[in-house]
Amino acid sequence: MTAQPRAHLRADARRNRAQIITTATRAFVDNGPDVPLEEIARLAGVGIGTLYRNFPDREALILAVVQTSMGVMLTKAREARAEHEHAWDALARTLSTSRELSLTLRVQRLFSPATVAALSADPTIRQIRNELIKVIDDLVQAAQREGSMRPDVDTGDVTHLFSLLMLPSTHRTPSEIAEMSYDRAREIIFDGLRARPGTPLPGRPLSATDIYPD
Amino acid sequence: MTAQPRAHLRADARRNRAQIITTATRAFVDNGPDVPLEEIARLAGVGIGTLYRNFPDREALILAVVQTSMGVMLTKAREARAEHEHAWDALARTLSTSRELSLTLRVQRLFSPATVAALSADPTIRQIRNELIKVIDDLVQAAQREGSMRPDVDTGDVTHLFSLLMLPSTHRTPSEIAEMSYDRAREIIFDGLRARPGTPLPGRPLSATDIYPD
Amino acid sequence: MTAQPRAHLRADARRNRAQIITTATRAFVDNGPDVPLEEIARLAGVGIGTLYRNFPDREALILAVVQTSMGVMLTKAREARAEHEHAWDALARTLSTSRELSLTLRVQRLFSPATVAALSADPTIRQIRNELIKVIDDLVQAAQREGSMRPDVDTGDVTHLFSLLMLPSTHRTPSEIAEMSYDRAREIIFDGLRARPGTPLPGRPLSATDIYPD
Amino acid sequence: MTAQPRAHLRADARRNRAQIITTATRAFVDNGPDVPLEEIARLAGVGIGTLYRNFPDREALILAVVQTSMGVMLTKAREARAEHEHAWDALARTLSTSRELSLTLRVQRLFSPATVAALSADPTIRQIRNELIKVIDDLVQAAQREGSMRPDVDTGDVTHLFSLLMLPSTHRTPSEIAEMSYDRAREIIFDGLRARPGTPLPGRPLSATDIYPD
DNA sequence: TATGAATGAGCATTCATTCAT
DNA sequence: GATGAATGAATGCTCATTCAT
Repeated sequence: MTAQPRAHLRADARRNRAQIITTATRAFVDNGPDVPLEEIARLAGVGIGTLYRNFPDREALILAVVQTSMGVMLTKAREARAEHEHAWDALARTLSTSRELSLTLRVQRLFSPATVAALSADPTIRQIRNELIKVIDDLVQAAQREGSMRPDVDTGDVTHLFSLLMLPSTHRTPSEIAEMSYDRAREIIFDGLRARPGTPLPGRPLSATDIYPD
Repeated sequence: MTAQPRAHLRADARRNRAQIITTATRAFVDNGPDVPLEEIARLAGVGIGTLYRNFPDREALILAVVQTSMGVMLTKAREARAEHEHAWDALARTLSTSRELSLTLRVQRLFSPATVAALSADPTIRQIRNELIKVIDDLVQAAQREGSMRPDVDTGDVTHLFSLLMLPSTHRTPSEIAEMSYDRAREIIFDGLRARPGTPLPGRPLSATDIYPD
Repeated sequence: MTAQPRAHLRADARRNRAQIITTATRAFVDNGPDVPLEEIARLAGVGIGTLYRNFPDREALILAVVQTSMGVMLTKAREARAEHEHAWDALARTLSTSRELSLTLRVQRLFSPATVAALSADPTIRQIRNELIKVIDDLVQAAQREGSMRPDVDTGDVTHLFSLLMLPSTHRTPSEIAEMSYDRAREIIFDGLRARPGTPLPGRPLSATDIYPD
Repeated sequence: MTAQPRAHLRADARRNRAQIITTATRAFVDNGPDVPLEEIARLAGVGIGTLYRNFPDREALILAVVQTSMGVMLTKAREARAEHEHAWDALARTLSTSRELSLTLRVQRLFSPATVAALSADPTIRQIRNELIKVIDDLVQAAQREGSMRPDVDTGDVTHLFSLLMLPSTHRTPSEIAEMSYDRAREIIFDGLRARPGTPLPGRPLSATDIYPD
């Protein structure tokens, strides 16, 4: 589910490409969206020219990173749906992510509105996003039919909450604490989504189209 | 509660200073953390020289912006505590913020890890943060005594969730929707924090010191 | 007739601007169209930032250089027309140029087709060029009425020949020789333009519009 | 008359080499002296590595292009001398060139002073140039003996004028017009060189050695 | 004190050249 | 020999910061 690696690439070149994406993902999360590309190249162990041969400019690299990251998320969601009998469990599983994976997911919160707008125009991104929304939409509806999710929310509410969870943790807390606080926040939020007598929510259920009007 | 405005400043100079901070706050939120200082100066209607006279470098300006923003938050929390009989309501009120205010709060999520680390070293920031934590700590304990908040969380869990809510909304959704999704997410999260039979949380209650080990 | 120096500029800034244009002109002629802008800045005795403050990119600098150069040429042609009774003499005088001036004129032959196309879109350039063509057109017609210029040519032929003369001399000949060969070539070409029994020319007289179809 | 094609080269390799030179000539004329070598390789249908195997660096390629171009010119001049009874006609014929040929000739006007200086140091270039000068020198002297060329010019004047004619046409005029203006300019210049009462020229006749002092 | 011009360090990007396949 | 991937030096350009007016 990676970003369209041009089909016939020499083996070493393909390795380089993957290596650059991995390194860039970590670098963006660690140092913010403005890491010098030269630093990414250096961390990836390639020359700056190699980075540019694979990604003609900074935006192309960001695009590949985000495509990969969203692809991973989509895969994760589909696996979760396939492996769990109850939709509720599948949703929870989609976000119960390893540290490794969370790195990939958090990348999506890093970029400026302008960059995000540019990314949203990319056909691959749009397609992955739409498929992801479809999966989550399925799960949300199923969970509500199962009676496990409160009926006064819709997919837009759920994706919004999911996207909040993907926040990079700002404070340099030790990683054990960071992971624990992520896990606990996720469970608290899921408790908030659970079907049971609760506060009526303001406004109206937000659909996926409310949040991503395209 | 602004950032240490040097005591005796000519009225117009003080106005300049405040104007720059306000403009910078909006510029950071709108255009990301890398807005050129010259653009901020231009938007504030002053020369770049004037900006630099007030804030010796970029970090100083960011510092002032964040100090102001956190100061507003602290004031808000104290007001909420003073005006509400029940701690639970005070907590909810602290986050039920006007659009205007949310601008101020979201600024805190904008900067790179390195910048945030630098900010965390500033004594004024630390003091405001500690006082804010103290207020929230009070409210959390009171709410738990009142029986409205689940007993298996601690202040660190709560501040973490609060900080998630301060996310700038990434998707260029119409502001009415953005506001609604913020309000709904906040309520869902509060429902998750409510005291009632729910899922046991993983790990252990996180205290403020777990999250901000200082 | 320089390139629109923004009206109110501090005296030193205006000096800088002029100095950069002069230096750039010489640098383009001496080192070709790709001189590093940093070298121009260095030769002009300013920082690279100053150059960029005055000319936002390389194209803007080239534009100013060419505008200035064409403005000088236009001024020269008008002076020649005003000071000479016979149109023929005015035409000759327009091209009998000091070394200093020839530097300015030769700049026009330096740039790539793409750059020239971009320059041709500039309103100031177009206006200067049109006025220059008008002056030469006047002189050509007057010279033909006077009987000094052969009747089977038109303004386009003349401007084409003029533009040939503006060629930078390729071979590093001593400047005395270079100047002499320029003067002699000019006179030979003018002899070819003189009205007297000569070879019939192929094709048809070329008007200014043939050469600059806009 | 190509540039020293190493004697024993496999047929396909020789074809490659010729193909690259042809392509490079057109690319230089069309896109200016800075066309990336990779683009030339692409246009020639070979890999960049093959280009480099044939021409160890950019200068070597330019050298080969110019050698070829000057060789063509020399051949042309010799043919003209052989085929015309009158020297005057031979000179005229040397420059009455097909569009195809003019491409080859114009290449000589493209490169920066520094590059030209480097080219001038190449023994093959020098030899071709000297032979070319010798042919033109012969023709000029013969034409003057024949009484068709004015006696107050020398070979240096003539080569200078010839070199002016080799200008790439800057303005994107339709090729029919460009060709016509070239032909007409050539005839006007030849009229200026014709022996008949005319203006006395400034300075003194310029010999080939004046212009190419070597 | 306010202004905005000057400076130059830093990063993005391109492309000549080398070298593994 | 041919190919095209990798390298890194060179250059364009931006912007934080300083300083003359």
